[in-house]
Amino acid sequence: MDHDLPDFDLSRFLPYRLSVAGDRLSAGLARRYRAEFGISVAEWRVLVHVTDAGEVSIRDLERRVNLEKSKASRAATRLAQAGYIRKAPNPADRRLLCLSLSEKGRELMSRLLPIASAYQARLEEIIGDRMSELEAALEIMATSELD
Amino acid sequence: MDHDLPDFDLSRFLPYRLSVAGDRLSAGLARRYRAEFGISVAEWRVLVHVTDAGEVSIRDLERRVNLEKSKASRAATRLAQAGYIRKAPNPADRRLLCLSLSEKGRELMSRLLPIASAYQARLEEIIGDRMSELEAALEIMATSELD
DNA sequence: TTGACATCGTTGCAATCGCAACGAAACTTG
DNA sequence: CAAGTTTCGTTGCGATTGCAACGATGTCAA
Repeated sequence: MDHDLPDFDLSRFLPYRLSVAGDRLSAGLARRYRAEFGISVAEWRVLVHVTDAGEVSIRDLERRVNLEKSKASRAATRLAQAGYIRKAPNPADRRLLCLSLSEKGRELMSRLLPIASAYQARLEEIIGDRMSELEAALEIMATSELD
Repeated sequence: MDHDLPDFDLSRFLPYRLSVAGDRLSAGLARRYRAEFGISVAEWRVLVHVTDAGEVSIRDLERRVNLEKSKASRAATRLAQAGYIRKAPNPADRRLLCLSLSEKGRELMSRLLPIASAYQARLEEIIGDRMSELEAALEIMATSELD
């Protein structure tokens, strides 16, 4: 061989570590939500945002909960079909959708939210006093210019 | 409505935050690797592990770099087809593959690795002294029992 | 007002995904 | 050694993905 390659440790590479940890954190909850309620991660995000924002468009979902618009659209369609949300045109701007939580959706969320909160609490407990630094780092990574 | 739902802030929910930050961190590098070298994230992981482990099986990839085996298999097939790795049966156990870096692969890595290292350095710079706590938290999340 | 342009949500499509099933090879047990 | 079991990598398949294209609607300037 003509020359050695530089050392590189994948296990310390941040994009990799975040991906592994993120997949792992999502997997537990996702499995449970899927098994018990038939809800995917995308659908969960739609539900959460509709729950606390009230009336929501596809564009809102794209911007606020990081869902690519076709993904948001399909998740919303499934949720509407399952009766968890209502889907109406926004009368003030008929390009926009107006998604809102149905009564059935409210019932669902009253079961989903405590599970998520408990999961979060468990994570915070495990992470302990590193939490504030972790949050700061996540905030930076989610917002800094990277290129 | 018969009762209020508990408050829940998705923007503070760790599985969500990790997913957003992870996607974002991967996206920059992935775009560049794809555009300049035609390499996907899965292929990049295979290359890294083959580069520093030498001879590698699909099972190794699954366990060491978190690639589901069919994904690892297809990534390895593409890399072999492109001439970046060799793919031979392991003579000591013919169920196993023996993947190794080709000369062409070595050349590729001599260009890929510095880019990744620079990216990591940039991230460490941005994150500053929160880095050690971040690493500790990631380690915990990647290994703790969650259920 | 009209025509050019921008925005929004949906959908077609090819690529990718993950899971299960499978054949081949290697162990295990009797 | 034979039969049953486990491990490994591949592949078939239905589901999901992201992107681009599109129709519908809204905005803006001439």
